[in-house]
Order: sequence, then structure tokens, then C-alpha cells
Amino acid sequence: MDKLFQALASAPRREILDIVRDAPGCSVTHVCRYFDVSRIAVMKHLAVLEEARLLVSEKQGRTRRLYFNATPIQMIYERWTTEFSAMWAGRLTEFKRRVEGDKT
Amino acid sequence: MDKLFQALASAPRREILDIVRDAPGCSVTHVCRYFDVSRIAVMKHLAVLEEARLLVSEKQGRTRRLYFNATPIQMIYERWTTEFSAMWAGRLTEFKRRVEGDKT
DNA sequence: TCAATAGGTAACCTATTAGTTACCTATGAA
DNA sequence: TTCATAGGTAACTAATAGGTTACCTATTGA
Repeated sequence: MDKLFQALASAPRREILDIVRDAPGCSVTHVCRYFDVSRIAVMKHLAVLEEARLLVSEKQGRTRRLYFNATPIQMIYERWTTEFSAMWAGRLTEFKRRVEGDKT
Repeated sequence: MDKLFQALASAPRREILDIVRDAPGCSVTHVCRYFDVSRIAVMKHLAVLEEARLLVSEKQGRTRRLYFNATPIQMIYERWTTEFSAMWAGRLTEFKRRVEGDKT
């Protein structure tokens, strides 16, 4: 979970996700065209995204094909809605407690 | 957005959110009881969470009262579902393209 | 009033992150 | 076959994150 949020906590990396999502099977070089930093820097971002399972890749000849993987996002999405519900449940409990005049 | 994801990319910080959500208006010291690290370390986590607007605080006497703020989470939630839809839309487009025999 | 309590600031240390350059490997096309 | 291309590895640097201790300020209650 840490790695997932960590991977998403970077605008360039979120941009890479958009790029790969919109060009499934694209190469590393393709992604590099969108950035001013070195290829190595981009590859490090790719590694972070792959560790978070947000990208998967397969080697085809001398090029590495990149694919976006929505699964961890689905996980976050589901976990998130649950957490979100719990948060509001917590707030409602607090509200109820206050309304009923309980002491803090 | 970076600060928000960054703030969430740490298990202790997510735990702090849970603690404050479940004890609205609690003190810094209260939060510290749940962790083995120094109070200063906890306060730094609190600062990160406040920068991400996930916590708000008010000073009352010599104690600082902490409150969970769901607003940024709602923002993520909404942005996220949108992004999520877009991702699936992207995948569907790709699928359609393949089915229709278009070239890569 | 004065000591205990709650919190804040400063200075420092270490590990991680994000970038760089230099160099290496493997594939594919002329 | 050989050279341009796509990618990978290593070693280094600068900035940031996350922790520490020491010390300071302000409130509150006995």
C-alpha cells in the first residue's frame, strides 16, 4: 500500500501512467519523448511504477513493451470507498454522541 | 495532489488519521500514545498531514485539538473515480481497436 | 506562585529519492 | 557483418524525509 501511494505521489509518474494507458504496448523510448529528463530517470520512474504493480512490461526483441495495470487501482478504489464509508461512519457516530450530550 | 498522496504513503500517518477520526478533538499527546517514536517525530507526521489538509487543528489553552478533514479525501475520491472511468474507457477503446483489427 | 504538563523550535544525523554521466549488451536492418 | 538503436547497469551527487536530543514557551492546577 505504501509503495502504491508512493508511486502515485509524483506528477511525472502519474503522467507516465496516462501515457502508457493511452498507448498500450509502447516502448520506454516512447515514454521518454514526453519528458526532459534523462532516459535513466524515466526508467527509474518506470521501475517504481512496476514495483507498485501499476505497470507491467514484456520484452519483445530489443524493445520493452509497457502496459498499464488497473488492478492496484481497483484495490485502492475498493479499499478507499470502504475507508471513506468508515470515516463518515466515524463522523456520524461523533455527531450522534454530541447530539446525545455525551461528554468528551 | 502530490502532498496528498505523499501524506498517505506512510502507514503510521494513515494510522494517525484513523486515530484522530476516532477521537475528534484529541491532543498531540493522545496520538503519541499509539507510537514508539518521539513526540517530535509524531509532530512532523502531523505537520505533513496538515499540509495535505487531511488534518486541521485549533489551539485551545495549552493543548492543540486535532480534527480529521475528509475534504481532500472526497476530492481524491471524485477525481479518482473519474480517472478510473477514464482508464477503463482507455482500455475499452484499445479493446475495440483490436477487435476491429486496426494496426498498432 | 511555582512545578508539572502540553506543545514548539533548532540543530543534527542517516537513509532514501531523483537525478546525473559513463559505459555495457543485445537486436535488427542496410 | 557491422553499425545504429533500444535498453540495462554502475557509480556518483544533491535534496528530501524521518528520526533523534536539547532546549524553550506557555498554561494550569495544587
